[in-house]
Amino acid sequence: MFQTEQQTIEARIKAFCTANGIPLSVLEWKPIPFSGEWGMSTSFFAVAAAEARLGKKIDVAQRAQEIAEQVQSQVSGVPGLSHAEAVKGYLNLFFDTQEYTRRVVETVLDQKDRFGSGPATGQRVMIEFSHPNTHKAFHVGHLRGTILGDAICRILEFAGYDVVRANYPGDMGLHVIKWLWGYLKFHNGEEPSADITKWMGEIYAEASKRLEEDPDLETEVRSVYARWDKREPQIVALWERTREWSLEGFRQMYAALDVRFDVYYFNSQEEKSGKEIVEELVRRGIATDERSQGGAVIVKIDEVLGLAKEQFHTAVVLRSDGTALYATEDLALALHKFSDYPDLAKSLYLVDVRQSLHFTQIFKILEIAGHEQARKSGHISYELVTLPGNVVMSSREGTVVLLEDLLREATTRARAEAHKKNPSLTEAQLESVAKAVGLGALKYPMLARENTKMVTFDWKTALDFNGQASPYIQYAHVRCNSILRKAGVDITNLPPSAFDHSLEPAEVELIDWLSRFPSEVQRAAAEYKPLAIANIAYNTAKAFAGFYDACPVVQASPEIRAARLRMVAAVKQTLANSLALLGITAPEVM
RNA sequence: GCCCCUGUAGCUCAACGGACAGAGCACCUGCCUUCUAAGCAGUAGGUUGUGGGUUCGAAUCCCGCCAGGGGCGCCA
Repeated sequence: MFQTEQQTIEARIKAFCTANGIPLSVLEWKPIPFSGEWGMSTSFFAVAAAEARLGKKIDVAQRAQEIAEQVQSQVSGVPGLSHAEAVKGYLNLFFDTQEYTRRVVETVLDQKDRFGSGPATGQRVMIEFSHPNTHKAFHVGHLRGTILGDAICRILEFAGYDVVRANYPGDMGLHVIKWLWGYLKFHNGEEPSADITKWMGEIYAEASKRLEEDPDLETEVRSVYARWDKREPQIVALWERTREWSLEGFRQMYAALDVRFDVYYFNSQEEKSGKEIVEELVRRGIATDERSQGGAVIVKIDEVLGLAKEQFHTAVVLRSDGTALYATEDLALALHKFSDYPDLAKSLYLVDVRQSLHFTQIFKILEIAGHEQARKSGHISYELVTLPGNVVMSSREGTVVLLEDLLREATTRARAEAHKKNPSLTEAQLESVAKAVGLGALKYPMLARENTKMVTFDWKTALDFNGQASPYIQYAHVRCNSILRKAGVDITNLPPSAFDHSLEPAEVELIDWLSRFPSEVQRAAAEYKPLAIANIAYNTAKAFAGFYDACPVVQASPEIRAARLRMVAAVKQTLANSLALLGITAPEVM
């Protein structure tokens, strides 16, 4: 926001250093740690260290301070800056408070829901995420990938990318065969209940349990697989019908979560071309067909690459009985995506960390085979959601917290809380607040965490609406709205404010967080890291809470009131924008 | 045996190689005739697992070690 001033200053500093033989290379600017007012700062440690390396006998810290002091005199009188100071080797340039505040607030109010967005990059990126398995339950473990993927898409779009949201349900595999067997044997003819996914999941869990109790039943399951492999019409029809049940359940779930997809791929549809790729790999000597010796079709990647140390290990790309497995289908899908979208700059897969090796193998095999698309493909991994005691959620073992249950619990809880806190809410308002707050409370903990860190799910934390959580941020947004409503003025009719009252520290800190939002969006996009947004959203809300407490708005004197109203409107907008990037609704009341 | 991730306050987690390592929860003390207390202010809590190295400067980068988790030819 002070690019022009920054350039002026850089030019002056560089000129000074050149004239005085100081070997300055690059200047890096960073925000000054908050100290009641703010600005940007740079340091001279690197220059001083460079001098020391040239043979001068100097104390680096001392010399840095010396340079900072000399440079300080060069930067006075730049419009927009109030003063400069040299301290501990840093040169701190303080912005003219009024001017800076005005620029930040007016920028936000001018750009509205685009504040923080980046210019169009012209690049198209595909993110594949969620990939639920049909015929299975959808539990909290799946929620992280879904929520994370959705947020990453929102962030990338906002940052200027053209995003393709892809889903890849696992609609065929051993789990489906097992389900079909269980259905035919124990539930034949039954129709799904209202909670489709839950009902499907129960049948799957039952089938797993029966198989465990009586392993002899495996032969029956295998025969179902054989019937599928022969495409026996009866089995295919049953599969199609039950698969559709699951997909309908998923559609309902995604609607409830406010997550959407642009394109669906299904592993059942990649089977054929996957097998063709494998055949080609065998023909070209990349894959080894060990089926004649009772083995599978494999790619000894390390050997093919001539690596002495094992790194990529060996990948199985086709079962010994010739049926496809996920690796077979993933080889095909990776290419399929590029034939659908030839201009993809990147094709990313958001899949949990246990699949890391799998994806490095897939991409490496395609690369060996000469498919350049592989270089544009990548895996974004994230850690699992576990239950207390490090218990991994498993549909098979029934150690799951179902999404349906969690959603219901969270909204019920949020509704009760909202009614208690604000009895004046109408039924319709209660309904939407419950949805916004309940859903936000679920999403935020999944996003406010490093992707590589495990999330331990427990009900107490999940339903705790206080502190660093989504409701706190939503509440800040509501309070902004409340002030604007109470003031009874249309903010768009207020002229830009001069902000020439002496700003309170709380106001300065608040403005500071607003100004950082655009760069955090870029960082979050570059690192696929919604955490950056979750953090700044919280920090902005926290700064606002401090402001709310320290700075009256509605009852302030006319000039201050007008200025603060615009500030509050800017905060409200920024909070709404950041929550939107997390896929969380910003309510007007709660 | 090979590879990946994690280790920061009692607990859960933050911290683009920079200034004094910060929040929340829990605990304790205050604050609702004032814009919604889902809030605010304050107290307390640290050898950033450990030993080296690089650097003017390391929680952050490199190497070793310890601890926990995960992945390594026909599950997805």
